[in-house]
Amino acid sequence: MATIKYSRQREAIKNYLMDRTDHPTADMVYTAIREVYPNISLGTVYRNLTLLEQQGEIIKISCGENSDRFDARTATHYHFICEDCGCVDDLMDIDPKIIHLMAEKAYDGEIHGHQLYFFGKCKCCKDKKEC
Amino acid sequence: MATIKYSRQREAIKNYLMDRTDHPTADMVYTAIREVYPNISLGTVYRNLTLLEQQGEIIKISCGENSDRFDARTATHYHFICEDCGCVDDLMDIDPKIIHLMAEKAYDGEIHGHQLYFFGKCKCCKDKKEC
DNA sequence: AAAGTAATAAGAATAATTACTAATATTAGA
DNA sequence: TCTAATATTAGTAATTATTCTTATTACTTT
Repeated sequence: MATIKYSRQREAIKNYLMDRTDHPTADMVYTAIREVYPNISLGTVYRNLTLLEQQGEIIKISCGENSDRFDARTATHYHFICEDCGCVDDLMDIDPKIIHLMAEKAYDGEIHGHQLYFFGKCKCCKDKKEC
Repeated sequence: MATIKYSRQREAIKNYLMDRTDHPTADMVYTAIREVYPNISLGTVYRNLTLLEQQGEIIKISCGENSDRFDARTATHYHFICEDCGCVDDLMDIDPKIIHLMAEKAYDGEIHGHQLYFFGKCKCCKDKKEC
């Protein structure tokens, strides 16, 4: 019945994500974990990211373009994707309840959740600084 | 300087999308257009979808899961994706300005646009009907 | 009709992700 | 603690969606 067993690789992936705020891709996770477990495989990274997501320990950010990104901040919040440098910032100060309620009012199915991505130019790129 | 020339294939793709409200994938467009132009290639479909998007004639919906979808309704509006049957509905009754303003208030970069996807169970699936 | 340029078909190439399999690690129970 | 059962892993192959390349075809203008 697929009881989940501990694995040091998964633990390392989770810890790595908790230490970061830059929403790494699967490949960035892979590169980082390889410093500790040099022969971890990319498949293992993907499988564990999926597993952690299913357990609600992390969330997946599918911003459309490019690869998925992962985030250990699991409370519903929004993301800003810079069209210039590709960085992904958190937007914690918008209340998800407002948007959820608007959807319930406008749609007659069951709303379980939502994802909202903003696009534009981040502060660094706007000021022509390095990010 | 690549001035855009008319092409019957592109015209057919555009017309097909204008006739539909189900947000077809590139592959669905390909299958449909092949009825009329049996030897259109998938590459042509992708190229023309990209072209039409750049010209603002259609929009691309990258809902994260699965393939991109395309929509000839170009005014900013939101989408609902059914977790059961995978259908994509339009939500026209939420004012995008509200969300744009919330983001401008909460973020110090330049906001150019946003995409918002709702997930859940569509009315048909909720009522256990065929979609 | 010819020249010049854009559009096409067909298939190869790429990038991200998932699936498969034999070997290894973890855990539950004797 | 030892052992058996089973999940996990590394490594590789396969998929999927999409883009790129090249030779050919179609339009447009003269």
